[in-house]
Amino acid sequence: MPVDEIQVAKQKFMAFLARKSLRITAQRQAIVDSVFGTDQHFTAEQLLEWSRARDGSVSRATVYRTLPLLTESGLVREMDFGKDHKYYDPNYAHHPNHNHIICQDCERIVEFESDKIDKLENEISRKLGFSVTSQRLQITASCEALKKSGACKNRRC
Amino acid sequence: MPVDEIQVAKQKFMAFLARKSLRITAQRQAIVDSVFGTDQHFTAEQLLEWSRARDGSVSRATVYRTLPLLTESGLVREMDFGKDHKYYDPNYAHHPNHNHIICQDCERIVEFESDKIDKLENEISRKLGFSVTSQRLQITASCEALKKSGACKNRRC
DNA sequence: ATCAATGCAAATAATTTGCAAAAAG
DNA sequence: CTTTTTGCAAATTATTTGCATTGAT
Repeated sequence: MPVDEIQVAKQKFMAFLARKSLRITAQRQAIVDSVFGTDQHFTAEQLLEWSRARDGSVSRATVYRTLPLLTESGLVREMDFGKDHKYYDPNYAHHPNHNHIICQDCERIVEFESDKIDKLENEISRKLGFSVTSQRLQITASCEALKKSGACKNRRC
Repeated sequence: MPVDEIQVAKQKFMAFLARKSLRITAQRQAIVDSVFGTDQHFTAEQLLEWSRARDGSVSRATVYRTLPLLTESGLVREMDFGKDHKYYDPNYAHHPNHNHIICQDCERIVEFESDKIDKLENEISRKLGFSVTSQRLQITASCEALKKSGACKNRRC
């Protein structure tokens, strides 16, 4: 993530904390810096590692207590990839409507946005009497284009 | 679910078992009958209850062992609604590409299908070098249409 | 000062698993 | 008969929580 985007995301989270009269601690800063210092999806455990590299005093409990704040702020989203642990996606800060394509073999993940899909979602929802707050679209696919490059660690792509 | 559809879904699962040389036991029948006897999403615990009502010998372990078979067969899908337990959706047997709108207040869930969205997904995926295997689209929304009817158990709709 | 936030270690709870007995093919 | 499946209870593991202490405002 570009340096200025990291700052923007971080500022947004600080503002969120302020709005709720929550405190800005060294541990929360280490965690937030770690979260927005990557554009990769991560697990709670990975976040703990990264945060500890910045501030050795960060505990697992604090990571688990901060994650719900991050998701509540809307800057991060919990992702379910069918594993036994949750993943978190930090890219909602800058791309609030993005979607995912996941290769069923190599598990490579590509993010994309589509106004057309967004519009259809709104249209369909309206017809059904709803108004959209957020959406998540996950496409499972085989990355056949990678067949030749041999980049897919399993069978197909 | 109409009686004939239940039978179709059940037959498909039996065929899946046969294909893998797995055995058709009384417990599996009770579980499968329970799964396709509803069109509601359910939890492992609910499925255990329903299955036990049909056959008192069904154990929790067998339910947990059968669920992966059902998902592997493609007739049932694991759903994540952000709760601490998983939900299962039996409607993929007859509507393999359906999507969900969930009211953020009353948590009412409406299922819908859209060829237009399906097409866009395929088109976009192809451009990115993937070919779609399956997809899941979940829209979180407020069911404003229900405001007047007072059917929404929380605030907004 | 005051009250929120922390680390620690123990608790929770859904799901998984080892094993000996039972049942399917 | 052979191999899979079962129920039971114990194990696993990500996440949560109580509590005494520390730190932000």
